[in-house]
Amino acid sequence: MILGVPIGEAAKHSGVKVPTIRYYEQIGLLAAPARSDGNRRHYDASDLHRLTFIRHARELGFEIDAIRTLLLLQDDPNQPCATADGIAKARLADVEQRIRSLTALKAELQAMIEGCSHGQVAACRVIEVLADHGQCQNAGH
Amino acid sequence: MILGVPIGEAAKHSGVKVPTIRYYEQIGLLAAPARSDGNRRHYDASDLHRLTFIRHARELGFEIDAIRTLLLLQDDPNQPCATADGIAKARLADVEQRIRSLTALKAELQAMIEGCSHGQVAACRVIEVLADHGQCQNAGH
DNA sequence: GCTACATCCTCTAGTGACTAGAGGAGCAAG
DNA sequence: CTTGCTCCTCTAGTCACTAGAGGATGTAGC
Repeated sequence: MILGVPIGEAAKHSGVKVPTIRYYEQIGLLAAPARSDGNRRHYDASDLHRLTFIRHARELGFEIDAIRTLLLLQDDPNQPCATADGIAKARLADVEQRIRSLTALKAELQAMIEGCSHGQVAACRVIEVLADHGQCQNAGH
Repeated sequence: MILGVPIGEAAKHSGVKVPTIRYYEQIGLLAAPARSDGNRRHYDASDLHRLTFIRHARELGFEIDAIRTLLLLQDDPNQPCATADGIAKARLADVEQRIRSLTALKAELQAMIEGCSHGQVAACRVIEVLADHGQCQNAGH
C-alpha cells in the first residue's frame, strides 16, 4: 500500500509548521494520520487539503473553534451554508471594527510623533499624550 | 498620615481592572504601593497617574516592554526623547501594516460572502475559497 | 556493514497579557 | 453582631502556538 508524505513534506506543502501540525492533531483539529512501521506520521491528499484549508482560514484570522465548525460543514456538503456564511460575516464585522480603531490609532500616533520636537523627554509630546488621555484627538479608544 | 485610595478605587479611576493592577505589580511594571494596617494596597496620586499612563499606552497597543521603557523615560525628563519617538514610530509602522493586511482581508471576506448563494455547503463560496488559496483576490496574505 | 546526518518521535515547559477561581481576612453599615 | 462587600494570596487556565530535551528512525555515501 502507498503511504502518504511524512510530516516535513506536509509542512512544506501546506505552509503549516511541523510542530503546529502535531499541535493541531493534539487538540483534535486534525485527525491522527496513518503511521509507518517506524511510528512516523504519513499524510495523504485529503489530510493535506485539510491542512491547507486550516492554514488559509488561520491567515484570514478565523479562530480555531470557528475552523472546527467550518471543517465539520465541509464534511457534510448537504447542509445549508448559513452557518459558514454567519461565521464569515461575524469575521467581517470584526475586521471592519479593527480597521476603524486602528485608523483612529494611526492618527493618534501620527499626531504624537509630529508633535515631538526631538528635544528632551520633559517636553515630549509622545510621553505627554500617553499620560493624559484628554489630549487625544478622538475619544474612540 | 493620609493613605491613598484602595485598589478598587484605583481600578475605577484608571480604567485598569483590579486583578490586572496586581498583575502589573507582580511583573514589576508598577511599584508595590503602600499598605494599610490590614495589609491592603493604597495608591497615591502618582500611582494613579502611572496606571492611567499604562492603560492609555496599552489601549494604543504598546507592549508591556515598550511601556516599561516609556515609564523609565518619564522618570528621567532630561533625557533626549529619541527613544520614545522611536518606540512610537515602530508602533505606527506596525499599525499601518496591520491596516493594510486587514483591508486586504476585508475585501477577501466580502467577496466570499457575496459569492455565497445561501444554498448548500457543497456550493458555498466561503468553504470553497478557504479550501483553495488560488481563488483569493490578492496573494498578499 | 558503518557512519554521518537529517528527520522524526514524545514530553514538558514557556510565551504574552491577562483572567478565573478557591479559600480566607478585613471593614463598614444597620 | 451579622450581612455583605472589598480585599488578600495563590494556583491554574486562556489562546495558539514555540522551544528544547532526549532519544529513535531513515537515508546516502563509503
